Amino acid sequence: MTLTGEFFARSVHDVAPELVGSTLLVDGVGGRIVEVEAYDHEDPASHGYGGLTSRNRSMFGPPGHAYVYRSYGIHWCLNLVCGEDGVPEAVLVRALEPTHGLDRMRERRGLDEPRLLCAGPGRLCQALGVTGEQDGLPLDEPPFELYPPETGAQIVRGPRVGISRAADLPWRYGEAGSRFLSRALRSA
DNA sequence: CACAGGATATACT
DNA sequence: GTATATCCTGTGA
Repeated sequence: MTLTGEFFARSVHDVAPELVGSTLLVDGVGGRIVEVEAYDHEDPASHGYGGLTSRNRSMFGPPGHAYVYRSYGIHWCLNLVCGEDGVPEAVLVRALEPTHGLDRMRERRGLDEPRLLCAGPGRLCQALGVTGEQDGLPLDEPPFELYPPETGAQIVRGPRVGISRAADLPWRYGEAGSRFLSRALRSA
């Protein structure tokens, strides 16, 4: 049983906290999502805020699809599109607890330390092999697999990372006490 | 801790 | 057309 379009066809603020603890695999490689951030259509920090462009096109598409963008000219970042078709809302996946395909992650990342394999949006994409090729693909079909949490995760929320606009909004969600977060997160 | 690296969008001239 | 800011990470001080 995988999460489908129905799950994502709701407000990003409802979907984001529910994704923490779910399992994301790309071509069989991945793990438990331990950290996400929400971006909605009224959010000045969101790529979709300024309207449709060739880069953010997927964000305006139907929910339940991937939006992959290049950050700082170097890294890829993976977002899961939410809300209704045509309204740019997405969850940025920031960190995973690696559970599947550790060897392939180590190969791609050139690192052994599990804690650093997927702690951060760019690292996570490198470890899972996510690039612009996956931009716009549906999340309920290969290479993606997405499973709901087996046990309820304890969620903490706090301010988002690496932005200057709307930096005070507590739209970052993480699993309490996880050592796989990109940065420590205390409840706010 | 500072900073390079360099795609993309936006705000200027 | 040119400048500046950005949803980041690795490296070297």
